[in-house]
Amino acid sequence: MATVSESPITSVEQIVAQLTEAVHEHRVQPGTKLREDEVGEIFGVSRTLVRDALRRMEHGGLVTIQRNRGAFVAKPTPKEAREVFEARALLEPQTTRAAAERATARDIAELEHHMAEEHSALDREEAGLALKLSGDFHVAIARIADQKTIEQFLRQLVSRSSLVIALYWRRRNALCESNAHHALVEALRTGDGDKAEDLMKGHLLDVLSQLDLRERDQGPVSLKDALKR
Amino acid sequence: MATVSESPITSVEQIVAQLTEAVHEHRVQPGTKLREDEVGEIFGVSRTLVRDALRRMEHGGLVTIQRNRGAFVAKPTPKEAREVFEARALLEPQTTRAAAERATARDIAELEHHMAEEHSALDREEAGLALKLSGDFHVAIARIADQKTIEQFLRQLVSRSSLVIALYWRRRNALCESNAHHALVEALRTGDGDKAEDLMKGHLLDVLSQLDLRERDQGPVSLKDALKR
DNA sequence: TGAGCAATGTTTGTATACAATATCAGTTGA
DNA sequence: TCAACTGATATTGTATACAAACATTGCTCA
Repeated sequence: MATVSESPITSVEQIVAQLTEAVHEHRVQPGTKLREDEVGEIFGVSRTLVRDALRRMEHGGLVTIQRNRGAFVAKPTPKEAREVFEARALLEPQTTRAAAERATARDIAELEHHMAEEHSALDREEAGLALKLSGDFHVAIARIADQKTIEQFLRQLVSRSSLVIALYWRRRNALCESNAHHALVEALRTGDGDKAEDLMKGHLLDVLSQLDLRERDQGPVSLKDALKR
Repeated sequence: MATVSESPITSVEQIVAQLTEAVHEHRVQPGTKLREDEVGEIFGVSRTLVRDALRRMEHGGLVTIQRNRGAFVAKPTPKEAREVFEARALLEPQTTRAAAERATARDIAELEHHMAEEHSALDREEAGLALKLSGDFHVAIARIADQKTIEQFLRQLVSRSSLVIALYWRRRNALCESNAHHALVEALRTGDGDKAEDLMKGHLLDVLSQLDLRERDQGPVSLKDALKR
């Protein structure tokens, strides 16, 4: 669970986990190049494992790989951003309903612990960490609903949402989120499926409405490239 | 688009595509071991590329990889099978509605061509091919809806559905499917979103009802293993 | 001065080599 | 007879080496 780790045995899973976490917490920005050698050196492994890790992340939509050019942290376009939230709108509300109908006291306690950590991160002004925890919250609901397949999809969507937020978020006050999560936990505690479903639907719309998804030049980083053609 | 190919340059994509196709068409059964060397020899490449391909297929749920034991064509449990169809039930109906609202004459023509191929495959008693085409039909709808993210999820779900059908299908007459697809295309042609959504919902329930998902011993292949513990 | 191009260095693509682990056959001992 | 062990073999895990593609620098020439 720790965010930082000096693991003696670094497996592919760990590389994926740590890179993913770094992206979720906005410690690395969309578009950042991930050179195989460099990453390998950081984790103390050969390029073989790094390649494997990057390929997996590509499949999850977190990384873009261009042949012979390498891997980059993905930069979702506004269209892709909309698609991500459209997919979430299809999956999450009903999953939340199912979770409300299944949640045990233990599940609720875990969600509350989660929220506490989120609050604490916000107090410490670690916005990145708070965002990551907020994402984990959504994944946790799918887990409570006991839907492994949807959970995995949601994991990808939450990942990509994090990129979307890094690129298109309007304000910096993520406070509204915490309240929404609080209300959700209440609905889950009382087993009110209808309410939970509605709250999740609204929550997703809220988040989406905080994005500025107008098409813009998110073009080449350097002026030089821009002038080339 | 061709199903068979003797490609001079075999890339990872092609390995994935051909293996996937073979699974979709039930030419290889769930549980089949996929040795890296063996696959590599078939495609004329080294294990490096094969490993990459198998890892990708694992992520798509088509292959299971056990550390130090290798890759196998996945064998979804009844629970996983249900999850796959539950996820489809969330994604496909609304996506079909969107497709109905966007479909061009060209899109419709393509779907019809698709169905014709499916019929033709059935006439030739190539059930595996027909099944694959049937799956492609569902993916095509997501493409028409212009939802890349959902399309990719659906691709995974259709893949896994193919495994589910290989394991749990009750009868051999896949005829009902064709009719359902025909009705769907009609709804898409007339742009009737409501109807298209309903038809898809019903279609998925139909398919699900044709499965025998009772838990059964799909346990260890050998008696020896069963006795070991 | 600046566009085009050649030479050089860097990075990725793929194959291969070696290490670690699992599988299986044959053997031993109760 | 059968369980447990041991060694041989097969298979996967990881690192490394070399090839191919790309990027960059500095040069030439108009």
